[in-house]
Amino acid sequence: MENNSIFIEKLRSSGLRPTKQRIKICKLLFDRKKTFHFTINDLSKILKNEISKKISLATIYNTVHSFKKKGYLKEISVNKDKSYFDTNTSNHHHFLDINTNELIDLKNEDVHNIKIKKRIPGKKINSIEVLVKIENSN
Amino acid sequence: MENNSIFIEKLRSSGLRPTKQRIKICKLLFDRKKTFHFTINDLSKILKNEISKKISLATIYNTVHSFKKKGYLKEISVNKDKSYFDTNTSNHHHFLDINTNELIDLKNEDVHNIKIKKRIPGKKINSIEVLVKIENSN
DNA sequence: TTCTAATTTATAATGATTCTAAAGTAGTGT
DNA sequence: ACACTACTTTAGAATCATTATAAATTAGAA
Repeated sequence: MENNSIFIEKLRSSGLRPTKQRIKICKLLFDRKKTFHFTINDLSKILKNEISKKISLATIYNTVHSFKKKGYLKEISVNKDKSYFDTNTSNHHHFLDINTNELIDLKNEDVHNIKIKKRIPGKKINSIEVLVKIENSN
Repeated sequence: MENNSIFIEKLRSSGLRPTKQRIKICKLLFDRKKTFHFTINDLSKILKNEISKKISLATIYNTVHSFKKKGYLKEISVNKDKSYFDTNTSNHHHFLDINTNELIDLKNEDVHNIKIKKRIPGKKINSIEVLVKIENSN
């Protein structure tokens, strides 16, 4: 119960009640060193294995969406049928391994300054996202 | 029937029978100067308006997918619930207007050379895609 | 014209996500 | 500790886009 207090505080501070389900999902998502990329399906499978009492699929959806809304998760869509969530919410880019469908973080600093020469009148740039598709070099 | 011959040839040369439906869709998609970004839903609406005899939704899906497979269309996913097809199949980037959800082409030349400083062992780069999200500058 | 394989079509099936409304729970005040 | 209320969870139903099915139609070749 020790480590949970961090997550309980995190949840409370953003107006989310620290329920058993949310704390469990917090631990699973945020108690790691490396960033974690997952689909709802991934998450639901992990929870099914790791946990004694099942968390309803609806709750998993609800929780992930509220975490996203609170800014704890970022959603990344790399292709139509795979939408990933990313525990790294900072500004950054991605590798997508087209052989394995794995998503790998690419730090902002690892992409040499991107300059966009074209401008759209009346519009300003909100963000620039780079997706580097990689494949086996065999 | 004049202009159709180009499309009939295009279809034949890639092993697709030039049916009324395919020719109509070809004309709609490829008989333009600017590149065209559309969803299946967009396309189906346009066809519904422009055409006397309805083209079945299944046919629209089939046709777009075979055009994609033949390399006449490129699929771009900018967010989970919107997958666009692009008649510009060359290597290029995009603006996404987050106010209107409109997709705008961004030529390769309009993005200053992108250098990726990180490499993944055993993998080579397949493509680099930049998505520039823009919004009203008001 | 006739034949065959490709294509179109309406409809059913699928699968992911969202909705619903009933049951359970957290936090507050007593 | 108890009661109350709003929030949360839950199972299952509803929805929506997409894909599959299988019968009818059509293109191209003989």
